[in-house]
Amino acid sequence: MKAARLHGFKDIFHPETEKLRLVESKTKEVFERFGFSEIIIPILELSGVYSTGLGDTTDIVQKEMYAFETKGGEWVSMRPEGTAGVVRAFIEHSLYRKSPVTKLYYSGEMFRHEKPQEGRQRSFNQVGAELFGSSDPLADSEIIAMLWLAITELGLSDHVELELNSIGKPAERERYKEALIGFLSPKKDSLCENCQNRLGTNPLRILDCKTGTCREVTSEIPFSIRDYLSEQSSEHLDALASSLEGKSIPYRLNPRIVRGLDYYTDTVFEITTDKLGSQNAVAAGGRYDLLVERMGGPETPAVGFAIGLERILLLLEKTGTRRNSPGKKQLVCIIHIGDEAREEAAKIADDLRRKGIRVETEYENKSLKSQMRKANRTGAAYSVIIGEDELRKKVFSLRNMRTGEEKTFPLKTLADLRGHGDFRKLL
RNA sequence: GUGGGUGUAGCUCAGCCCGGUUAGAGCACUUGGUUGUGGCCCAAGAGGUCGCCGGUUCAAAUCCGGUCAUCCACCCCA
Repeated sequence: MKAARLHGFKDIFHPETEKLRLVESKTKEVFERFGFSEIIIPILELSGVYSTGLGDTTDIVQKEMYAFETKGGEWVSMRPEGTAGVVRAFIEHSLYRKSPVTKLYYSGEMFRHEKPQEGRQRSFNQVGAELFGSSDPLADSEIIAMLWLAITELGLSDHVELELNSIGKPAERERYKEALIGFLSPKKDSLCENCQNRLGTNPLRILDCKTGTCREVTSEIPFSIRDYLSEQSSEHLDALASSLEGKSIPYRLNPRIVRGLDYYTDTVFEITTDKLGSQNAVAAGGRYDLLVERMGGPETPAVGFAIGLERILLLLEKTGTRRNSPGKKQLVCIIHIGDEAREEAAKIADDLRRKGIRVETEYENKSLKSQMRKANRTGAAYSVIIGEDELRKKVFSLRNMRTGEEKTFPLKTLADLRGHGDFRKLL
């Protein structure tokens, strides 16, 4: 067997791991400020959770799920997104009985069997939030404000755009779809091949097409979704928009925004960027007032979103946005010469680590020169040098790697140290 | 599922068009440059089934076919 990972999956190493965790913890910290608390849900669910949740005609369910039959004969799927699982948990644990509003966030790996390309892997990380129990536009507004704050604190607000739309309720959407079909069918020949198919399957998607001729055709459509929204949906959107204005959150109404999942109603939004090629959404979400009921719970309005962590990372990279990471603790290298000193170094290293100091030491007998090189390379702030001479006199040499200054102290000085800061006092 | 690009050292790549001695560079790694002192410099060393299989040829990293992998784009989505 050859050691090889699955196509579309990635191993992530330092320092990317740190960057990923940093973005993750930053967003979580923002969510906490809004009163959200974390939920951890399984990566594996019964396939039905996703097929009824997301809609079994969606691309994700139809061709992108990692689904298989267990030994117990159940059909299960690895989660392709987070919302359906959170809703399942919300219903299963009757969270709607515990308080009128429930605010949850989650993070973790999602799996979709798509063809990989830039900004799109088969496994990727999302951080998402869901708010259950309010249909008020202020709930939408708060969810968006939370997302926008997270984006802002990541330093990305100048590089992205918040796009907003309403896709109304299913009945309104149906009428709009029919109108679209009615308008586009006569012009079918000027649409690209894909869009000709979409006329039958998902006409809303045609609005999203990037093909030049399709754009021309769709730009002539004399009506938009807004003309088909009920008064209620329309007012909801207006109220949301004015609330965002009140919070000085910049948004752009884009009547062409469409979502790939069936569960959305009314509000939909995306955080988009022009810097990631065609994978232009770094976060997206919307309202899904019908989903809880559809999955067997009581009628419960809800709104939420998910952020694609890898795309955020790509965007941070491309825009050169530096996040000040907490940084690692300063490193101390313990350098030894001779077997006795080597044993002593191991003991000292252990002792210092118990005090919270970050320590490296060589396992084998290597030359002083090579150990110094390694200390330099790994960015050590200090080197503790213990050779035969030092051991005999029960002392050690401490070298400040930045200044090159070096002094000798009794060995017991190390035992008395209380933390890394104490090194600075010595040298 | 459809189209295009690329597979040579741990990493980034040169060599391929115009087949021909032991397949190269930079970075990284190891060891040295008088006995125990890093960064710079210098030297030496280690490291490669040239993705894989087949064909053409006296001879293939190089030409041809297939295959696999990977990247990009479409599609879809975060």
